[in-house]
Amino acid sequence: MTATIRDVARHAGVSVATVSRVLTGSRTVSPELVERVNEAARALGYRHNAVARALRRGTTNTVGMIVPEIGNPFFPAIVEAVERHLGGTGRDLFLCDSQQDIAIERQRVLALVGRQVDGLIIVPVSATGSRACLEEVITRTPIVQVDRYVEDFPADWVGVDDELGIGAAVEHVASLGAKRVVFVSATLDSSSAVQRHVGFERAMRKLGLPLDEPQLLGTFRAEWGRVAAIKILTGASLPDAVVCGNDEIAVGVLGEFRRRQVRVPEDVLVTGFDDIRFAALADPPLTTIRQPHEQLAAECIRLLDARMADAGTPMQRIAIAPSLVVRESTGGTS
Amino acid sequence: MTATIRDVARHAGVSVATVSRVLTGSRTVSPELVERVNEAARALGYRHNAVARALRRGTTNTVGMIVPEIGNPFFPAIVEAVERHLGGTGRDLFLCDSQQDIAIERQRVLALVGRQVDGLIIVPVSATGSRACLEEVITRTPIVQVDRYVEDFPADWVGVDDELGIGAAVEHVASLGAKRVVFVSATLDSSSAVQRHVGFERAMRKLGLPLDEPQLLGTFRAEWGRVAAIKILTGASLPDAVVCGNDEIAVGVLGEFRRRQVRVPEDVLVTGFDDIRFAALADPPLTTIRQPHEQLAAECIRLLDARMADAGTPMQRIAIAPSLVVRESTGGTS
DNA sequence: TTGAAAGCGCTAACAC
DNA sequence: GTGTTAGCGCTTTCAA
Repeated sequence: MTATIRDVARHAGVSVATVSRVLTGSRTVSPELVERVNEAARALGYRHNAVARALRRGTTNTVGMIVPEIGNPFFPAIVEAVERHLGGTGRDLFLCDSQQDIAIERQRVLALVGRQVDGLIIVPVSATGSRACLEEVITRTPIVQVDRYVEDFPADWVGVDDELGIGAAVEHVASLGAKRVVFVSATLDSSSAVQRHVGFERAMRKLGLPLDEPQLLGTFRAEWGRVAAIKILTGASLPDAVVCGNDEIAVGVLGEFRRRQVRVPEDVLVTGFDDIRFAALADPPLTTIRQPHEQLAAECIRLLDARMADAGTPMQRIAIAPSLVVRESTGGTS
Repeated sequence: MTATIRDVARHAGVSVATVSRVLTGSRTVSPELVERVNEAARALGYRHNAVARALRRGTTNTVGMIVPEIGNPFFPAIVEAVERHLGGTGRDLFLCDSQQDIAIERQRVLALVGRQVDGLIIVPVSATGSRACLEEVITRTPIVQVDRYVEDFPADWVGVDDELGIGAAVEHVASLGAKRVVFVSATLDSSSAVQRHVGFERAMRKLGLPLDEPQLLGTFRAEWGRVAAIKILTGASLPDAVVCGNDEIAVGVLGEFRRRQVRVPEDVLVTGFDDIRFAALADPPLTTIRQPHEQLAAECIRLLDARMADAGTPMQRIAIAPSLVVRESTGGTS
């Protein structure tokens, strides 16, 4: 069916070794044969079989990446930054969506590692549930965790300091006079959810604010933001501020508030986390915690390359301080 | 290093053939050996090598997908729908971002096909420039084009009727009294850009509206929308409506108009295309043309499966009629 | 039911 | 500089 290296060899009247040498750019072939081989390859429409090559070489010049939810714009932004930082090296990036499901995550991890990717970049779905499948493969493949991490798991990580970030949001609304602050976020499955939750409670305590509002922990999606907003509106009175675990949730909250004629920021302040592109374009523009994509991606690739070069390199955990971006959802520039 | 099938065979005291049979679930092995083999595999932490398997079988139970820009939320939405429709079958989906660059697209196509994906779903970057690399591989791998297509290229396609969609947008603003309508879209590289452009001009002619406004063709990104909005504002007077080639552009236009105190829809009407999730949450909510993700994904998988089952099946081009969604950017429910 | 053995397409020793 | 050949790890005839 498709031409193999043998066909090319036969057609060019040389050995398969010579063809291989020409194709991989080995310098030890006479110009004349290089010409003949290239000619034959072109004539036969030869394309090298990457699977055979991978089996033989044990390496593929490919990086795998797994994100928990491609529909959350934060992840595509990270992916684009990673692509940019991978760009020059000519490596391919194969991306997978684990759909927030550790069973699918496991399947994708095994698929990627089984295909011999040279390295794996992963935003693990769960702080505990993602451990098993990563343990299976970490002896085999360099792994770098981005954004989220698996608890007590010995793999590099780079992300922002979630606790610090949420703390900044809480301090911001408190500085605006908010006393009753509701936290709307995701259930404590992922490290992001855990750290942001911890950060919220610490900051509230530190500021001497009450923690008696109901816990509203669902998913990191706009749909949950809508639901949470409705729950908030059924309470006796509106809180002073709603601090959200990410921008998706905040966008949902904002949408539902608008639908019900609750004014932001006049009636209630709202903050997000991530600074997805639409945060600035929402109605009203969303005050949020900015994650520095480029920096995250740069560190991520640096960690990966370091580990690929030397598997024994000391494990690193890099927490970058995120920054508060003030917009109209908390009253505009402060 | 990592255990192979031979190690398992030795450990279990059977032949590699038996191990292979057990691992692939062949029914012709005695229960006793099945037990021994599974035991050995577990003990050794055996994971099958997907590369070797692929080389031997020539098939991988994996589908490749390439989108031109993962940062445009329309594509993640399609990807999620495709994942859903692939879900039950247990196939893996490897996603790549061609970054609107035909050189990268070519590299990714060859990477995926070289890794023996069983099928390729692609949103081609260019109506003409993407042809070369697809021609190289179409004899080897089933290909389905989604959303965009390569001109005169014999591969299945499913997408919405772009011309019809833009026509609906134009008719809508015209019905609201707009006479001077500006079209802001992307340069005519992709089939989407071409079809939407054609649709715009046809609809304007049909309605007897003037086509003397400047052509504003850039990229399908919000940043271009901002730039185009500025260009529009430097004109002698504001047009009655701005019809955008997609929602990203419209969101950029909306943002820039807001920044410069141009009121939408009072001063000018604005429409988009795609109905990305954020369209409903923009300020003001965006009137747009909805693309039915689920239906597109369902047809896409159907086409792919049909072609994988029979490479000779007649080529199909499926154009789905999109629907107009009226929101406040053109004055709300009409 | 089980095992021996022949490759899948390629690369990299190793010879010449 | 070029060719011969031994595998990479697996599946699948073919025999027994």
